[in-house]
Amino acid sequence: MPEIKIAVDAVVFTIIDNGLNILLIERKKEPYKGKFALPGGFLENNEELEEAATRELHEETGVKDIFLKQLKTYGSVKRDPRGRVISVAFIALINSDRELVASSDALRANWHPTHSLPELAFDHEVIVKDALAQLKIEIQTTNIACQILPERFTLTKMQKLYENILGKELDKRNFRKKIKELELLKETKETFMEGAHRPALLYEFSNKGYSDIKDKVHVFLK
Amino acid sequence: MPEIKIAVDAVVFTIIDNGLNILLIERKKEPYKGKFALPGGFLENNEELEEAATRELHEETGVKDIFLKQLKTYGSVKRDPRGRVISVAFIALINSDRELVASSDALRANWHPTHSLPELAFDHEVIVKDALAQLKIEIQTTNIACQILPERFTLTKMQKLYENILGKELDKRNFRKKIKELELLKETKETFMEGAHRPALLYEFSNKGYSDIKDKVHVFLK
DNA sequence: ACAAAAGTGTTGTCCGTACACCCATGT
DNA sequence: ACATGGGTGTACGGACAACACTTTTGT
Repeated sequence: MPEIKIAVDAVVFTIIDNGLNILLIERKKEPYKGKFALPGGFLENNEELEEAATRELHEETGVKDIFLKQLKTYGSVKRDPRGRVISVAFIALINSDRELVASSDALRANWHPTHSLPELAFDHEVIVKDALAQLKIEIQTTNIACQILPERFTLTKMQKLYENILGKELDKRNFRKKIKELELLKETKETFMEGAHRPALLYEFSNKGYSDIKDKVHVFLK
Repeated sequence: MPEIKIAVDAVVFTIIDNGLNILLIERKKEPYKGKFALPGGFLENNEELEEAATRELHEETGVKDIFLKQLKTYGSVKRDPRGRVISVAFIALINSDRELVASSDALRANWHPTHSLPELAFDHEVIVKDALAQLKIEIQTTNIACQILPERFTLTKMQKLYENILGKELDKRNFRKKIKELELLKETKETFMEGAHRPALLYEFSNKGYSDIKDKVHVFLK
């Protein structure tokens, strides 16, 4: 009787040149050898799901110390030609100045803009589609932004992040008003300057841990 | 090397006497023999995740033909004393006039009010807590209500459902205004009367399939 | 005629949105 | 002094929330 195996996959987002990108590996082995895929792999026996995703991500891309949020589990009978594989997918948002390193299972690890992704292995296109939709929700209802922003950052930097993820421009004054109402940030006394113009105040998150703000954002019925 | 197994569990909600209830079984076998637990069991080889949840639910409680929505996957190393078990949890909302039948694995299947649940096996208390939170979101952002309401129903009946799930009273006029704006329902020409008062118009869902209405309900940034 | 639930509109308030100018700096 | 991005306030309109009376029926 064939065994059912558990895998984990990670959809890791970043912003490069004002564009949303996803981390993909090029597969070194069959199936789908030479194709692009999400970093991921099989769960080991004494490993938490999130640990496995963290480990695989590190092994395949060199990326480590990141926050992963469970997205959904994909379990179609035919999704993997090797046999029955159930995959638990995670999403993450990180800054792009980390170094990417390929390893044994992966030929190359690279960022790909979401608007022109190559064809993907397995059912990874479906996973990416779900992840993109979820990211838009996460950015608006949690403090996940603090995973990609540096320790201290300007409000303009933060706004650009939101604009990239949501895929639309936002009004500067309205954005600042709302962000301040959420009370996620605190001002520092430092400023940041780049080029010949007024220096910008730097902000930081008051809580660096992941937290939900759904209660501050109402939905439908009051 | 011990095998990792996949299970599915279902958190099935209903309303009884204006109160939210959950379907629990009493376990017939170890571990947790005699304790209450969510209906569920192991995934078979050529079975979709949702099919497995449907099958287990039917086997253990007699309930069938219901819509299941994936909630989350629980995979702690120590969550099951028998060994490594990863469980994919689903939620459902059904009407309570279905007959409950126990079977081989389950001593009894019964409804339990959410405000006074017994101690549960495994990590099922965590699953139930997550499911309750998710149900409040689902009722406001999808047409899942049509899974529990009969073919035709009165608006008062529907409002009571929302009040029970959200745990608070709603204004009758505002509720009706909003529900009508969502365009999920259509009027029938039939009325329903119970007791000595004005008969109520009956409504039905225009689409009986599960669908999202997140686009009609805005969140945070426009 | 009375009891009991169904059904219906209006108004004030608050929130979301659109919009334009001054500020601080380097060259 | 000028170019560049940083930073701020207000007014309008639409959505939300609060609220009370009339209608239809059975007894």
